[in-house]
Amino acid sequence: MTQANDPIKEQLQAARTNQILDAAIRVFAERGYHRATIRAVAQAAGVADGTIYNYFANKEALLIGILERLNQSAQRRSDFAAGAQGDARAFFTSYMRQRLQLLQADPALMQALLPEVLANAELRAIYREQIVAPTFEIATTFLQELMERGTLRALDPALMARLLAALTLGTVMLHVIGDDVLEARLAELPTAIVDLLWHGLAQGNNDDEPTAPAGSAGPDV
Amino acid sequence: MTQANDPIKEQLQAARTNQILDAAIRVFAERGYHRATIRAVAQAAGVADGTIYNYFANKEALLIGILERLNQSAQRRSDFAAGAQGDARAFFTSYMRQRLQLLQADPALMQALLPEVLANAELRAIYREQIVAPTFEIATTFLQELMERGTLRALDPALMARLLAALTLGTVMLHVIGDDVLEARLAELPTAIVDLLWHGLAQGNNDDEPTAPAGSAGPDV
Amino acid sequence: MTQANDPIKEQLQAARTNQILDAAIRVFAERGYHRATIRAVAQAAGVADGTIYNYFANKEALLIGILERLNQSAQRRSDFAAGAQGDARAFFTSYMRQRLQLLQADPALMQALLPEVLANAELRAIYREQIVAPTFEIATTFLQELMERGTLRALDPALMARLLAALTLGTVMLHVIGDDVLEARLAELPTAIVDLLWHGLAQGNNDDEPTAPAGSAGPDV
Amino acid sequence: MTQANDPIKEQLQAARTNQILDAAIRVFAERGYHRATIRAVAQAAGVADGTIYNYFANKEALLIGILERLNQSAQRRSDFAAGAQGDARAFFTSYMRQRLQLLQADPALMQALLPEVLANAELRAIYREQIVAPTFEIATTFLQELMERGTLRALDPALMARLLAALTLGTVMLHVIGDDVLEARLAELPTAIVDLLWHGLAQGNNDDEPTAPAGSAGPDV
DNA sequence: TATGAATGAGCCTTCATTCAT
DNA sequence: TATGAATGAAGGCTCATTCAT
Repeated sequence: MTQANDPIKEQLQAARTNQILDAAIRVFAERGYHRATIRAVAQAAGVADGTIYNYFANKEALLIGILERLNQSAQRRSDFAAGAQGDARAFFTSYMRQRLQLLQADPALMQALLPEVLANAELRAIYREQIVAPTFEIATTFLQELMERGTLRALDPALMARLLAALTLGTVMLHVIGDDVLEARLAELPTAIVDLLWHGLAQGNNDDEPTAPAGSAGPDV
Repeated sequence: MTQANDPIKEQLQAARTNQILDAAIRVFAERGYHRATIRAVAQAAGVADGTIYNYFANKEALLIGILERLNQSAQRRSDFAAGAQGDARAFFTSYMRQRLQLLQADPALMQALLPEVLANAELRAIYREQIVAPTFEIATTFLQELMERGTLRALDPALMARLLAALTLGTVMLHVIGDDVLEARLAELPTAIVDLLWHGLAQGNNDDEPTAPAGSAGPDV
Repeated sequence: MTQANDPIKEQLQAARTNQILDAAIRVFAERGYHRATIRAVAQAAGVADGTIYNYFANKEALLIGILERLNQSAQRRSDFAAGAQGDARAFFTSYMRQRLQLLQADPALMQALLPEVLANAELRAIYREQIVAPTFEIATTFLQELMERGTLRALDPALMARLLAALTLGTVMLHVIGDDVLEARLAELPTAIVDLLWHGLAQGNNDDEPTAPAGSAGPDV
Repeated sequence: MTQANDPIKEQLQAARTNQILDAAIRVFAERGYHRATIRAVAQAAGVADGTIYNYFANKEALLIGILERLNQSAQRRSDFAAGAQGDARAFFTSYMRQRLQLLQADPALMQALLPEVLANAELRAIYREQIVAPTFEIATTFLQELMERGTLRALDPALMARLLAALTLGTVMLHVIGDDVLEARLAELPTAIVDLLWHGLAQGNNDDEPTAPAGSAGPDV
């Protein structure tokens, strides 16, 4: 269509694309993908209905565009690698924090995306293969290393990667469903989650918690 | 005119209602609520389109009907109370097992329900208030007791209830998204989850797990 | 089907038919023929939906049934003949009174009937041929007689019959549309209409009205 | 975005609106409002089904649109005022002629409108308040003036206004029902009606009609 | 490129009618 | 005869998408 590389044109196009995508996220989050109309997205973006089709093939492409945007955020895979070096627990905490910050940065994004990703087999596959699976692979490797190094207990790393992801996803979901407690303590969540993950619920595991009675024999970790 | 409660008529009606609800679960799970047509549900149920409207006010009422069915399953709240007596860990395991069995008993149910519950503000409110909130209340009390009794570490019970729920919900979600590993190990999940919850990931917490090599080196953090 | 002449059975059937017709009139008048459902008529009649079809072939047959009932009321054609003898003006008044009493006796009947009779070509034809045309024929003859006898001015009797009918129908229509003044003076209407018909609007015609200046010529009939 | 009032766009929209309204009148008159489908109206208008909804909110809005068109025709209220000056009888005649010309100009309009206006409580209220009531008010004042001036007999002006309207409406209705005589003499109607209104039926009232030979001794027929 | 009117396929829902009990 | 659950045709309406301007 257009010249492949007119930098100004490309920038304009990217800006329009984002403008529309932002609007779509807002509207999809508000009303749900199916109840949202292209007209509503266009109005929210301040363009005409038809204009959207100059940037996206169809309504579903908007969803895929949103998914791609999430994907880019998720491209912090390297984080795992980075974390493998230093303090494992600190790394987990910062990882959780980063993940949950998505919720605060763009609370609508997951709200817009999740329901239809769950409902639509095609999107589900994209999400699974482009976001979930790569994350699992890296996380599994990472956990395995930590286990081999003796930092973590020797558990099934692949399964643990799933449970970690489940905890994150589930938290996001509860947030979407709407829970006052969760919303009020969003800031403490990363610490609390990692503390739970690290020491578990059972009495006697913790060695660095104020709740643990002082003077207990030796360090248990 | 006729007696309001003809037992035979009532049974027939209940049977029809369930027949239609089963079909709706199948079809909604397969295609997603919005892409599913009433006609498809009717065909799956083996009735005419119009018959559905003799039992449900409209399409959304089907969804609420499914939600109510889930609600009945969830009425096992008493489980928490029961569990408070015996071995806490065994109780957690059986609780998890029961929850996750929903997935095996009717794998389509959550698939049919979750996306639209997340997308639809009204359903979200119903789900939150009728299923999530009561569960949280009971779970919080239960955890608090265990903490006071010294069985569990003294953490924030309300927050822990959320994290437990997040773990369960997140597992369900990953299952819906579709993960081979998770699916393959569905049977081990309850044990694995409770082990993680109990002892955490960190080395040295576990005192009863064969998977943790005894005498492992030093503290890792 | 059934024996042609079991008098008890026939009476029962007639009673049921009327019971259903009464209900139909009420419901049609309230909601309009098309918005009225067979179910609503059945409930108003205190029978089951299906029962109606034992007495009427279909929904439209209810309307025809109502039309026939009106027709029976209209069978007072003989009235015209009767009136031809005595005081013409008194006869007109009593005729108008009788016609407009339909409105008071069963105010719903015309409301139920008129709209659909106007809308439906088939019913229109029935109404025209079974009610309107015969009335016109008799009325025309009657007027002609009075004109020949010198009681009335020599006008076109066929046209006058139409205008008389128009005045009656139009009054009914205004009543259906709902006019406070008309409703308040329903009782005076026959007299007022006949006075208008007799003497017209113009000053100087009237000889027996208190509003008319005394001293006007002789008696007019 | 665009100027709210682009004159060309407005003209196009008005043209489309009229095009659809014309079609609706035709189809409603032909089949009746309820039996008429949006699809049929669309085809008669030469547009797609959906297009209609770009100009009218729903099917009922078409009816209201037709009502408004009638309303505009009826805005000739000033006629009454104009008539008050000159020859009262000539005015009545021209008023009647104008009213009945609606029937000749767009014979389908009343046919399309009347049945549903009578049947639908909401439309009835609109018709009553926007068309009937204002007409009554003006007509009553007008008649009162003529009575005070001595042109007309001193009757109840409010009631006379109703009877005049009834005569007009009733004539329209008979026309809709279909009467050969009425149709054949549509042209004479205004004169005939006003003659009737002026002089009444009774012998001896008339002083200026060619049908009543002046000075004729006895009865003329 | 942007616009937004036009399109028409598709779906939920209603409801007259049937028929087994 | 009475019942009322089941039927399925039909129609109003929505909305993603197209395309002439």
